[in-house]
Amino acid sequence: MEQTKMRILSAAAKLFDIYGYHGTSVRKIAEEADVNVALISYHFQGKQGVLETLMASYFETLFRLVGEKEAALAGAAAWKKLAQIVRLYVQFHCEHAAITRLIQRELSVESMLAREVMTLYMSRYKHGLASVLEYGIGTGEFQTCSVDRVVLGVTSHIVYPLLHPQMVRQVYELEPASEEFVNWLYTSVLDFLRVSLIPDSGSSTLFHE
Amino acid sequence: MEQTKMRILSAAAKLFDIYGYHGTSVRKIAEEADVNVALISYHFQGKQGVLETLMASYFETLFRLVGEKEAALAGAAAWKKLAQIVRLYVQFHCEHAAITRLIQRELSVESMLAREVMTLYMSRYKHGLASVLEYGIGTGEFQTCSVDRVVLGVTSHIVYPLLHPQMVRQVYELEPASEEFVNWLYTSVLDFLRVSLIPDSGSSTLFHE
DNA sequence: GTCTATATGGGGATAGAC
DNA sequence: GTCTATCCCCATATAGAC
Repeated sequence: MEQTKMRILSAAAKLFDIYGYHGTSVRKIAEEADVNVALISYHFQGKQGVLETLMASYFETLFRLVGEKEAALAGAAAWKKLAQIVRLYVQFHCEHAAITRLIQRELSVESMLAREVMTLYMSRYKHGLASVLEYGIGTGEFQTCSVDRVVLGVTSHIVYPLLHPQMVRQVYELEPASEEFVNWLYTSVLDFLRVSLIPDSGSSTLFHE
Repeated sequence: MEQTKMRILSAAAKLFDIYGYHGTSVRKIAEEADVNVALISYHFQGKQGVLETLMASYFETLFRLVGEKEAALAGAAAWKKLAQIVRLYVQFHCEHAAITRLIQRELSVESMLAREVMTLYMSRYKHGLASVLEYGIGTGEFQTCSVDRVVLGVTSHIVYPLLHPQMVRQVYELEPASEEFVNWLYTSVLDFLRVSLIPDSGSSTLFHE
């Protein structure tokens, strides 16, 4: 049943986040999902299939949202486009913080499962931000810079705090899932981009080669 | 023998980095270290003991270095102090990139082993940067800001790229362990700090409340 | 300190009944 | 689609000889 698959995916997402992929057993997933163990293999061809399904649907959803946003923003000024795309990225990461953590963690393991697939996703992931930056550089709205490095900088800003939710609770006195945190993160990243991209908005030579 | 313990620690650091803590078995560690399996339990009371020893010696070394640097810099201007401490942090993280990755990854797992101990280490870790910032704010050299947030920003900048060495190789065309990368990272973080801390060095309101 | 041998448990996956 | 029962492998840890 379709509901069974969803229950398994939700349970797995939760447990993978808390205990890590290798630290979670299929038996625990089945228990959390209140489903028979054998159904995991039946529906997903094993534990790794569950992980891959989670990651795939995460990225497919993000790419769909980015595509829609880009279509809606055709012809807008580069800065406006950038702000909207960044808002989307921040919101998406915060809303799906558990899977973001999972992916970032597994991605940092050199022997990661399904690395080839993941590399493909990551390049499309980066392209979502990079294309707007390139557009702005093309129109002269942004100063010339290393797009790759700016993308890395933005990603660091957004992702790192999500990797350490306890730290966010302590440092910011905010829940990583709260709207205030999303807003703060968004503003903070935009400030970073303004300094990096807009001439005379600051003296920083950050991310310029 | 002391040499045996070192061989085990080196092998474990390497394998934990590549395969993750749960993804590494004591058998593999023993094999990599060219040592009998039973010796791991004998010397470290099990696999977790190896992890804890690695983390403890990582932090103890960092704290010793920070202490020495601070003593050598007593009475210097805040910006100079800050620059030197940041240089130390960047260098240390890059030189011990494998254990940095390991710690950051395990720390992002909510059910982390030995969380209490690690929380203590992290607070001293942050204090190393925070105390210099507070000193500079006290002398008026830096503008008022949320020290915690600046520390988080700096940490994101330094740590995130190290979590994804493949990305660094691709984006920067640099080895994460190379001196060029250390220099670039150092400059980049200092730029970020200048914009955040020095009045009129930029228009950014980054990390101000 | 080091080794061999083994105890004990848990892991993922599947065959086959319903 | 779902469940039971089971297979087989690998994990960590330790007892006891050297």
